[in-house]
Amino acid sequence: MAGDGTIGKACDVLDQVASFGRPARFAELLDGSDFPKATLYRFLQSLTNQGMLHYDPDRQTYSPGMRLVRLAHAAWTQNSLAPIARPFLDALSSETGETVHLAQLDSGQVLYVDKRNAQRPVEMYSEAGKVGPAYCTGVGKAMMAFLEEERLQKTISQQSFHRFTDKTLTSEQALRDDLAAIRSRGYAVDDEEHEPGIICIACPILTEGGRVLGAISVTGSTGRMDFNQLEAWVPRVRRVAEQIGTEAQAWRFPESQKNRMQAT
Amino acid sequence: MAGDGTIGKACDVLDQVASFGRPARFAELLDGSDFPKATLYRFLQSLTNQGMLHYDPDRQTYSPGMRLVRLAHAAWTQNSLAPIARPFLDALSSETGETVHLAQLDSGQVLYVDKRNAQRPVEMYSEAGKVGPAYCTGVGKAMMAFLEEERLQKTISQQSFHRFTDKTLTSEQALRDDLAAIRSRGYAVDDEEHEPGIICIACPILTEGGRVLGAISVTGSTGRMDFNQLEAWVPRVRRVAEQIGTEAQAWRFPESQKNRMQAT
DNA sequence: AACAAGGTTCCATTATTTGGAACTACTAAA
DNA sequence: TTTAGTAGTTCCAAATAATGGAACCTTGTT
Repeated sequence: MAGDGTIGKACDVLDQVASFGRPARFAELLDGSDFPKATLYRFLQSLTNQGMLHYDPDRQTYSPGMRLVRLAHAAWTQNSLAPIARPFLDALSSETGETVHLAQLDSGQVLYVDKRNAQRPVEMYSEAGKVGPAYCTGVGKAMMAFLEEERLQKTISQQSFHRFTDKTLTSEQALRDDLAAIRSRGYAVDDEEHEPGIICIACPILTEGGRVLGAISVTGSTGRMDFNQLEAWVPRVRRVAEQIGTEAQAWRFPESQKNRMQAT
Repeated sequence: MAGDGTIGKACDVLDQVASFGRPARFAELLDGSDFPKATLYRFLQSLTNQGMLHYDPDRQTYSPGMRLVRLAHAAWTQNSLAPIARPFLDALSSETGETVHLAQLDSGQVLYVDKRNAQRPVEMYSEAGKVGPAYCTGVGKAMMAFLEEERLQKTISQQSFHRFTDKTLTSEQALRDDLAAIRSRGYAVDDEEHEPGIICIACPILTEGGRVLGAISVTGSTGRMDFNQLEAWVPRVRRVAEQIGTEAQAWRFPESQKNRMQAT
């Protein structure tokens, strides 16, 4: 897919292993890969050596390695909006009583970095890191609407436009029209475009300069509420998005607190 | 450090950026790196292109990228013991009322993959992914004690033997003696070796074949309890460790549930 | 305007990756 | 026990990508 020399290829292999959804054998990876046998083999070796992959000698399978978890922890704390947004999400969740999502854009997809589930206690890791489509989710469209044209172009080209429901927008034009509406309105709606019965409103999180950092959404179900009820939350959500954006901006160089570890 | 060609070097760069603890500028990374300017520059470019790093154009800083979070999610669900261990940790936590850790070994360090904090509600992502020393923690020693000699050798060579407290084991010999005791006893203890006032007991999680998968620990503080009280939990912890090991073994090839995403 | 520091690009040299093919290890059938 | 087949691993000359010194921008400072 991408072509950053060896690094790009290695990342492709990582993705392939990860997307398998379960530990995969060499042969399984081989067909599904464009690389020749020996090449793929050496990549798997190197990545395993590095801990980016894990090799189970009993079952002879490869799976994503724990080094990724360690690195992701750093990404999470340093780079995502999650640490900043956490208190805001807590507040928004308890005020609305609805499900709240915090997402960022990653390779044209929506990456959920945090979530508050109205019903159950927080179940973080199982949600953080999950991905979803951008063209048919509130958060996805909210972010796309405020991308500069070049990045938007690229992002749109990465959409599958798969029809999840009969309300899903399935053409670039339909999407672009909606994005224009979102821009003027300041928030996005998902009207059962991804899942029947699920509606949501979402606001982008922007820097002062207008760069897209992420988005937050409040989700409801058509069974319990209609759009009017949900849209009543828009001003609140927008304000929270702005606050998060401002704080993210301000949070320039916090104390260099190198990885301490208290636990035993 | 390691030398798997380009991949190894790229991973080193990733680690370097991650260990910075905050978004880092090019120059900062440059001195702290063995790579020449142009080389480091190209690595950062490629990794950024791939989403393994994130470049903030406003501040001109690099930080770990969100692609890592996505990959880590796969690692977490497919490879770690956490999904299997979750219910057991819940049970152990509520029974003991103490802090419970689940850890795995990663590059000679203890990687905490899950945690139950007695006091507060679960706060997952902020704990998962953190690392700690192996030679002076219960979980670390429990795992090391059951490694085969070759891996143990390598792991020991990766220990810093920094003296955290006056009870810290600071020599290979002292550690090896303790590991022998752990092997015969079946569980490890941390007697304020990492932090004053913090004690813990830990059991390894092994496959039937005796391969080390991870470890679990129950932690207490000298203020509230002594070792006798803590060691009363050993049989329970050991049984849980065995159960997790057995389930992990059995969990060969679960339904290939490719990344679905329900959320909106 | 001159300078400095941080960042980026160039390109001939050097070192690494590449991948077809040969080889080994295991498993199933004859 | 032999044979055939499949999965995994190693080899090495050719092809390709990484390297890094030096020149070159760009931005902010005296």
